[in-house]
Amino acid sequence: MIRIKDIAQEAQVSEGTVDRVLHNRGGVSKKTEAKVKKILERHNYSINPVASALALKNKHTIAVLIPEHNDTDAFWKSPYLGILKAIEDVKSLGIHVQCFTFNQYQPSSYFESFQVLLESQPTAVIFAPMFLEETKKIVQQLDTVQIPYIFLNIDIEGFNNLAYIGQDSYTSGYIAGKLMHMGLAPKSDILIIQARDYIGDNNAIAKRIQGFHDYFKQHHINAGITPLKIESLNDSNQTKAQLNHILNTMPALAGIFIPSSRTSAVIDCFQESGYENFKIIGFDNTPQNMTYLKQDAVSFLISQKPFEQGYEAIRIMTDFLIKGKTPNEKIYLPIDILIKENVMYNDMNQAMYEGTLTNE
Amino acid sequence: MIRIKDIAQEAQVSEGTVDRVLHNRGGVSKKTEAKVKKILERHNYSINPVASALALKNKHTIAVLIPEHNDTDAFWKSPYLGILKAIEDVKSLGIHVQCFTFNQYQPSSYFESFQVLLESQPTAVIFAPMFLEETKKIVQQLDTVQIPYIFLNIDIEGFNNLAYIGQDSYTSGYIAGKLMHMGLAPKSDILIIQARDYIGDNNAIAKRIQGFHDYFKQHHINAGITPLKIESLNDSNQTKAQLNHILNTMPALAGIFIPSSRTSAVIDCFQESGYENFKIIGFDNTPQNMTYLKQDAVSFLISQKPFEQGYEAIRIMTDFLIKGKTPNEKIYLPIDILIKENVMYNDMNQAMYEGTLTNE
DNA sequence: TATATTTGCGTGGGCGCACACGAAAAATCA
DNA sequence: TGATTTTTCGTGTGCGCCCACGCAAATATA
Repeated sequence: MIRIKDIAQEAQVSEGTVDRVLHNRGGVSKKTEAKVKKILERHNYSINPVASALALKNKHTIAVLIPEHNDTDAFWKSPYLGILKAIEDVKSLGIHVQCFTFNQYQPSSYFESFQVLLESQPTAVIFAPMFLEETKKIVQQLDTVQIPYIFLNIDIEGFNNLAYIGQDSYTSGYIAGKLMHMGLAPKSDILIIQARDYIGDNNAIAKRIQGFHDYFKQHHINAGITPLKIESLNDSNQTKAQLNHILNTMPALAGIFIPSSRTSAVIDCFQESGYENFKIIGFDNTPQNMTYLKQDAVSFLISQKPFEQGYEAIRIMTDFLIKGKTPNEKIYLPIDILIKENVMYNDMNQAMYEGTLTNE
Repeated sequence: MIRIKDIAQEAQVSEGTVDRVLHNRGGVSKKTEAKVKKILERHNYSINPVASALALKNKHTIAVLIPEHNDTDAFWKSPYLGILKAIEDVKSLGIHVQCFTFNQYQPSSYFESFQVLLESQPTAVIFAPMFLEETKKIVQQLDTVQIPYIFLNIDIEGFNNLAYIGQDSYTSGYIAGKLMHMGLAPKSDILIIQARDYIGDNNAIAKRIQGFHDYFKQHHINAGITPLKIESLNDSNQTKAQLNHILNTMPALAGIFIPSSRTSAVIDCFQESGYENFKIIGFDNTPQNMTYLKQDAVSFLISQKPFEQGYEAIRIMTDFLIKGKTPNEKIYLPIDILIKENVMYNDMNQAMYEGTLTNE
């Protein structure tokens, strides 16, 4: 492994000079800078991140802003855990991480939490851009003070974000369409259930639905696909009535597609009317969803590796800060197809990490 | 973050003494050792791995022994790439990695490569225990010189390996059974094709077949499942004849299960007789297999995250060597269900890594 | 030419830990 | 008791990089 010292010797300058050109810190004549740079390139030099981290010691702070989670709305727990794990891995690199959360149903909460975050003067930011208008303001603030930022889980276009880390929502919906069609009797009816609760300007759900429809279109499959918007998952009585009504009017109903992580909450509303005869496809590996999967109530869950999303976000930002590696703009995580039999192996990373947590 | 210096000060001893008790290096009186240990625990001290790595610098060498790969037998390329990526990540931690390969069809090659490996005096070993008898000898050598080792991809019992990293083969076969059954007409015949080539004492294939059968048994599905052993994939003429014969005698044949990574090689032999009308399920995401998947020739591939297997093996061994973290005995990676539509996102990690390789 | 200012660059200390060396203290022996 | 061995422990150097300090050379000003 080649060191600054070696470069300096070869260029006949001091280590300090090499260091200056490495960090573009100025104070070097163009001649020597060119000379050093050439040698640097020829040896394909890269700074030893360990030594660098040791010397820097807590110069970087990454701030994270994601929705809060709770037992009934568990999706964001996984990215959070992924972030926690990554923190352990990078803290010895002198990277400090601070987490902030917001209420994903309140744009104001999103914006205000961000203001608090900004006051902590972070070196870089990772966040879930849940609301469009507020995000515009936020991004402007970040751009003016030149803080780099990564979008997590929600992909919106037209900003200077370093990267997006998450899933290709359209294709995941397309795959849901394929899985739904597989083995379904011809001329079956299909219901797409969408709760109004889950809004923000999170366009992922719309993209999934689009992909779902497109699968049937592109394969010229004649299926009666009916979208159903229910008002609120919290007002389950109203929802139950709504569902019962639908079920009565659709005798050929065979498949139900629920393109949100709150799949289990929707199914809960079916308790009385029953759901055993339907093929249900949902999204995300929350504990409740996995329970339904294991009970064969749900046939497939499509997961977006939420734990890895959180973990990778921190790692990628760390690589950017320390090694100066610019990541790909779009970092798509795998589209996991979960069934009863493979779900237990799906999130080993998260499970192992949670295991170490309880041990302490 | 608390440092050795702080501990030393509080215990009224020198840093050297604290260092000695941290590493059980002896030469410390019981009194002071107890005193230091107590303070260590009270502060929940853990060594700063960065500083440690910097100071140690290349004290550890991990040796890896895996089968060689080539264009037609590509499976082991992925673990190899995963290992290469991990090398980049850990080299700055002062961990040196050396790779050795062997011919997976020759037990002697396996054993001899290992002897060369041993001569390099590694601190730890990661290998694929392909042949049982040779492995017994190898493991004995390792045990006597107290070198820790991890089994990669192949799980055999009764040894003191630190861990096994790979897939639950039985369940992956079981899942193949479920996927095969899904949407298949009742009373269809199913063929399981197994090539003799791929042997070693790799029991993974047998376990997959067992799981496959068990799915049908446990669900009381009446299917005519016929095992077919073909002699050699390299002698394709003989194989083709063999296949043609089978196809003629099985008019109700609808599904083909190929429980090895050489799925594509088997399908190649079908060229004349055709395979479009069969539902084919194979294993592993080799380039050739993925090509068939994208062409709809294969309906499902089950993948075992080979890239991650290699990557994790190095990471886990590194954690063990540097931080003293003892891993779980069995580290099962996810059982990935690949279809035409999600395969492109499946191995982003490997793709991203290969991207960085070609850039250089 | 003498003085002031800028620019370019070398030097040294420090980040936290590992480990060799040797000194002081304690224990053993003659 | 004095000499010798053993045990116990403090000190110092280095790992590779970062960065503040300050000197020398180059340039500008009087």
